[in-house]
Amino acid sequence: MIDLELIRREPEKVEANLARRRNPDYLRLLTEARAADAQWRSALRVADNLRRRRNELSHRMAEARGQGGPSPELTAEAKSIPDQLKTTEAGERELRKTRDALLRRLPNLLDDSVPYGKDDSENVVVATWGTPRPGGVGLRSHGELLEALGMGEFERAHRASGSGFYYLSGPFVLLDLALQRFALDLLVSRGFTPVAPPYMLRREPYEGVTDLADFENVMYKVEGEDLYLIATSEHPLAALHMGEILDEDTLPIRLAGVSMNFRKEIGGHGVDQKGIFRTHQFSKVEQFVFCRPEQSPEILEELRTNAEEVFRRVEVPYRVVNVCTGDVGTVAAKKYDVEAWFPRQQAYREVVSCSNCTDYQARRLGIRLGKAGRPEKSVPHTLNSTAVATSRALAVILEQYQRPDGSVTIPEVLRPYLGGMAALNPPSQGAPDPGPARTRRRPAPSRQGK
RNA sequence: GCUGAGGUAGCCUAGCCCGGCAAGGCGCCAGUCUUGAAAACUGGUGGGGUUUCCCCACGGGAGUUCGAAUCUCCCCCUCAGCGCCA
Repeated sequence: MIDLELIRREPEKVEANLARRRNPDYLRLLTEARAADAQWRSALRVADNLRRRRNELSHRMAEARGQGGPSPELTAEAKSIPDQLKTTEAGERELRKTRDALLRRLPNLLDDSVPYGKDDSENVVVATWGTPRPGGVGLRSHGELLEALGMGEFERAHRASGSGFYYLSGPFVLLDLALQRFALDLLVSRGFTPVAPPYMLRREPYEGVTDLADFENVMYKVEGEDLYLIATSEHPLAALHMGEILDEDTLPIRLAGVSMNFRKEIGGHGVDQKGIFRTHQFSKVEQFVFCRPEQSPEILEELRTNAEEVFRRVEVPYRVVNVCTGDVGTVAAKKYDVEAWFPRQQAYREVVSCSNCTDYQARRLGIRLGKAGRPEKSVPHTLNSTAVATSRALAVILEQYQRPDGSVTIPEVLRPYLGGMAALNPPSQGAPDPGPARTRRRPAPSRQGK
């Protein structure tokens, strides 16, 4: 949420900033919000005056109590007030709600360094690393490859849970865990505290961290409960300090969230037919930081460096883009995407999103800055960045590291987490097909010591 | 799920039974004093508004009343015990 005081004090500045997002709806929202605010203020004055009169009268009635009781005139006026107040207050409340609803729909103010542009085609490449592997005739998609390896089940998953779900199995599961552990170790070495957050949040904190459209398009709601499955651990990590006053001396707070994430993925490009690039659930190690306002630009670069480091060490070529004004999300003031090179697709595709949300989330969540016993009006900044979303990272690894014989080399840096395993190998061709696992009868375990 | 206890300002607490300006302590800020600090003393320390003043705020909402932290009803959350449970 944008600071209302700033909107009142420097409306032109806010308007100019919102205009950079190239969505006229925002300017209209701003105009409506300002109008609603002005109306609310005048309604508030009327209500305040009525309440003031009510207070005067009831004090006088209290005084008159010991002295023969209040006069009939006094009583009559006092009794006339509640009805007037009721309608006035209802109007005032309505205006305030309208104003606040409008304010909440306004996106964050953009940082000046965000390039001006209409959509993702105008994002600006700010860094590239590695040499993109050339495409080849035999290159297989990561989904096909997984099936051939016998380590991914898509049709069965679709039957059981619907499209957008998958079964992973065998060494690939270990590779997934290895990647998470590798990223986590990297973050811990850089001062992050690992956090395993709740996978469900109530609506109230959720409204603090995301925009309303997400409730429709992204989040799964638990039926009959005020709970939503998290779309990213960013959300519960932000809510961790909801309603608190953060001691400035303890900042920045660096957290490494580890969680499964759940997304409906309605709209957009939908889920892929086969594979794990865009799915309804995926694992992610996330960087999240609470900091003082002046620290956030520097920390954004820090988070970006960490995310790049993951892909460098795994040796996957990538580039970094500074996301342009028309493409930055609602809550971010500035965002970098890391895009990895997918050799079969011959394209860079997003694997990391790294955002500075400035005070937008923190204000909505009621988080303030302060020192012991001295809360301040100022609000901390929050930042978040993927360290590694394993589904996407594994997809790119499969494309990048596949070999003509259908096996996949395991990146050097992950091998220590896999007991030295160097490759994912397809089922050996010479060996006889073991067929479905035989049901073995085991003797019922004897129950001793009972 | 059941039963009980709770939710008051940055924190802790009183007020609730029996309606009449939210009291006190801690912390914090400022001032006096001091070479400096501590202590002591004095004042301040939630949000809003058209700011010498006024309004709001006691988990949220509705109701009763001239007047509600206080009475009534509904809801939310936390804690404890019990139940269920990997």
